[in-house]
Amino acid sequence: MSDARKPFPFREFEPQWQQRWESEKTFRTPGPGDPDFDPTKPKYYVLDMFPYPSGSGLHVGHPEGYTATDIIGRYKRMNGFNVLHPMGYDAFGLPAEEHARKTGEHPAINTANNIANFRRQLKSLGFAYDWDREIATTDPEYVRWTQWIFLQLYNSYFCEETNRAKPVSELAAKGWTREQIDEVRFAYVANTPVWWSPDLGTVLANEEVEEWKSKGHTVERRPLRQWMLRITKYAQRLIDELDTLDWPDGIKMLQKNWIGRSEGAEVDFDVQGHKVTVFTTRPDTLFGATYMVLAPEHPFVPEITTAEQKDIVGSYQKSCSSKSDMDRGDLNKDKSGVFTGAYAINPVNNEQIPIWIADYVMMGYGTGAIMAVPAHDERDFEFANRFNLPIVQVVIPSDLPAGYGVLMPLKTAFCDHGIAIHSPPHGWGLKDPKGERYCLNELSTAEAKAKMIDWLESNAKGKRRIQYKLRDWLFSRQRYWGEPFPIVWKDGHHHAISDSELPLLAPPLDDYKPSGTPEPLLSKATDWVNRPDGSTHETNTMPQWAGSCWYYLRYCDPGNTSRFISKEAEAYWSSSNQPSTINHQPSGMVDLYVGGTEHAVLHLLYARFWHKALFDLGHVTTPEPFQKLVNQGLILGEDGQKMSKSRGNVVNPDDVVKEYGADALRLYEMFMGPLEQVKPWQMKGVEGVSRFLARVWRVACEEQTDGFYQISPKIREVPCTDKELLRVVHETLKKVGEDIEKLSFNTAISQMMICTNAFTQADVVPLKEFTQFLTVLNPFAPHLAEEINARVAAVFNRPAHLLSETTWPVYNPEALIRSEIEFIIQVNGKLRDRLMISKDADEATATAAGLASAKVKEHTDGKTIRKIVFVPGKLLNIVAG
RNA sequence: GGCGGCUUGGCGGAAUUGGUAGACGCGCUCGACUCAAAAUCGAGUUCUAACGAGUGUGGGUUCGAGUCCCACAGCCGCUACCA
Repeated sequence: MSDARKPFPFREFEPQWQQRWESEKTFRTPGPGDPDFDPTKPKYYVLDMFPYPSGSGLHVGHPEGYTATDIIGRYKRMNGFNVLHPMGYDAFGLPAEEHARKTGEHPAINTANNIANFRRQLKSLGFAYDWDREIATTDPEYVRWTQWIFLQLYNSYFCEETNRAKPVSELAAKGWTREQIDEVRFAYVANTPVWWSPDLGTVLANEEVEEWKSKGHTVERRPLRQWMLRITKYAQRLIDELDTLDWPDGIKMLQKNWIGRSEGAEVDFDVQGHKVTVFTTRPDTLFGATYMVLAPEHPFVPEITTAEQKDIVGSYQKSCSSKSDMDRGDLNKDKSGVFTGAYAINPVNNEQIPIWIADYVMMGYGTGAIMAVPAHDERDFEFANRFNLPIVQVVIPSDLPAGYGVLMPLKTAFCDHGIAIHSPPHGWGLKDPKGERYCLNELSTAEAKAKMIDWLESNAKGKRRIQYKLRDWLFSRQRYWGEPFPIVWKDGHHHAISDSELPLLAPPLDDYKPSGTPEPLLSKATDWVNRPDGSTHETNTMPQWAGSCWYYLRYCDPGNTSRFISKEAEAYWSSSNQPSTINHQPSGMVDLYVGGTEHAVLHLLYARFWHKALFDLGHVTTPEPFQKLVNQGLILGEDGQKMSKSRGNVVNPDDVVKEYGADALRLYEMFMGPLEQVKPWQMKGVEGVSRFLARVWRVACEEQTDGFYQISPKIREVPCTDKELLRVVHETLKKVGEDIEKLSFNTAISQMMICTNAFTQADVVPLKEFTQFLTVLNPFAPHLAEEINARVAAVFNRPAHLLSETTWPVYNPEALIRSEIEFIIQVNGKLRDRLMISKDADEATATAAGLASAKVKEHTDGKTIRKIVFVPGKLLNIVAG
């Protein structure tokens, strides 16, 4: 730092305050069971997305959200809430294991070092966390309860009648066999094609594939035995209950799209005596289905393929399985496919349609088979044109003139809703004389869909079906650094281990290198794998998401050794007392959750799923985990690009703290712009807020000799006689409080700047008002505010209360009142004059004053006044022409 | 291709939800202090010489539009053959 800048001694007092808060446990939060817990106090739970403790330390993006929640937490505390504001570490993860591979060192060591560094950095920013509640997902005591929750899922199933999870013991009591029960457990084993990465030595979830591919790892598709979680059972509730949450619409939309509900029908086609079922969202277009397409992996393909087509079908299937590894994202690739030689019978008109296989139909969605309606589906249209398949139009736009009967050759598929025609094709405008219920002609798409589904169901040719894009959650990994499954195998069956054996921890390994086979790393530990009773441990581990699915629950009762959270703690921290912006009873436990958009889908969906299961099973009392969600915007580099090591535009929070102090970093991150907006870093902006803090310092403190300060003689214990100053102070008390509630921190800070400028210019700074100002500054810049307050208190012999423990000052509405205001005079909507008049001036007074203005006359001369609009206390608009 | 978000001075951003566009900060200019510089303090700063114009573009509603409606464009995210 250049010595030129006039500083304030933040390097001395910031660490001192941090030490004091720590040693006095200023921000410790008493909970149920603690002797000092007051159950009558309302709770407020404000949560940060806990970080993955990477080797590179905190990024400036982290303190953005953390400062926002810190301000809210401190503010709510000062308003009488019992605030839960905890921090922890999502500490399992591939990077620590990669490190272990290279060094041979146990990943726990590297993880502990990284956590220590994160903790040091977080503490250097003065956050008001209750450090007694700090947790890491890798702590054995934490792992115990992650595994315990897994067992709750393992031991329950989704009851379709009640639409909720229930214990499988209820099924056993009804006489279900073990095999039947294993079919319905939330946690189940399946042999499914998964993404396997040989060099990482693990299977990846669909959503992780791109990330690791972009880091240069290879990924291939392989069928493997994996643990899955039946999240799809909750698809509908995960959509419906979004309505009970105060989340940004964009995030709700992302989750809905990810779950991907579509309504339609299953239709059965007869193929040489076999039934092939397709899923369609457009059953109304069944008369336009001119061919069928199966996914290349569809199990019926070998059965139905004719002898002549066998070779070509086989080689196409082969090319697809290798192609899917490479560029399946390649959009512009032409449609490909081959004819199987087989035909299916369209159930509505008994016509034969050819069956093809093509890689644009995927096994993983719907039934892996489609009826192709080229006239009304773009992909089918493109395919039909490529392979000269017939195109039959059965829907026309509803805005075509009545009686329009000639079909134009289609240039593109018509995919919108419209009016059904040729269904069946007895000519335009005619109804089928034989069976009216079977004629869709002239019906709107919605009506035609409903009618067709009725027909399918009453003729046993198909049924209504709701389809989701969401797949079951691939929950096993072949890594070392994750929670082992609390499962053992005996005689080919899986069993839960008893709760008393938890936590089940992985033994240290001689080396952490992947074997190159899909065999999990833990299988190397043969002593551990084989149990004395002849059973073997499951060697897969859980994904990193597991720990982050429930950490917000553990914060409520982190030391509990007999339950994952006590009933009392759960009940208290779930109690709802916050006003909601939605028209619903709040349903979430955490009042405010702040974090980045990158978790919009996966983490937030997985955590909701676990929470709902725990809710159904009676372990928690709210149906949702997070009531209000706010996404902080990305902080870009000074060049407007995303911060990255390769671009060299990364800002390290440590450097900023060293040069400008923690308060300046906190304040700058809040002053940059709205929390949710993407915004670029500007070091000059940090200097700006640092100057502001120095100005606040100088209102109170005058430098004597180098490094020694004395309270400014301007500060006096006198009533505030300066009406204007008093008004600015009370406007600040009002606006800062309101802005914090709205999370509009940048405007709160600008108001505090205005207030500081007023103090700087005042000859006398009244102690009471200045202290009130420091109190509202405190959540933003707690070190500086406490330091000045302590110094001032000492000089005036006042008790040295921490500002953090005082109550939020209430503004006096009377201090805000101005007797005269600037009144705007417009002519035809354009500003022409400003007059000082009484705030309460009535229309007649204002009109007279306005018309008397010389500036107004210039613009109304020679015109007739047609109308005068009067807005009390604001303006007058004279309409002249 | 689909969905979502954004667009206001040289820059980051304000604007009571239809009522003074540009608060606050950065940068810049000038002045004070200083031998000088830095720091600090003070004044100014949308564009234009001016009339005027002005919130991505074009239209509309209104006494009045950054704000509401219609059309379009440009950036940024996420997602992707989902039947």
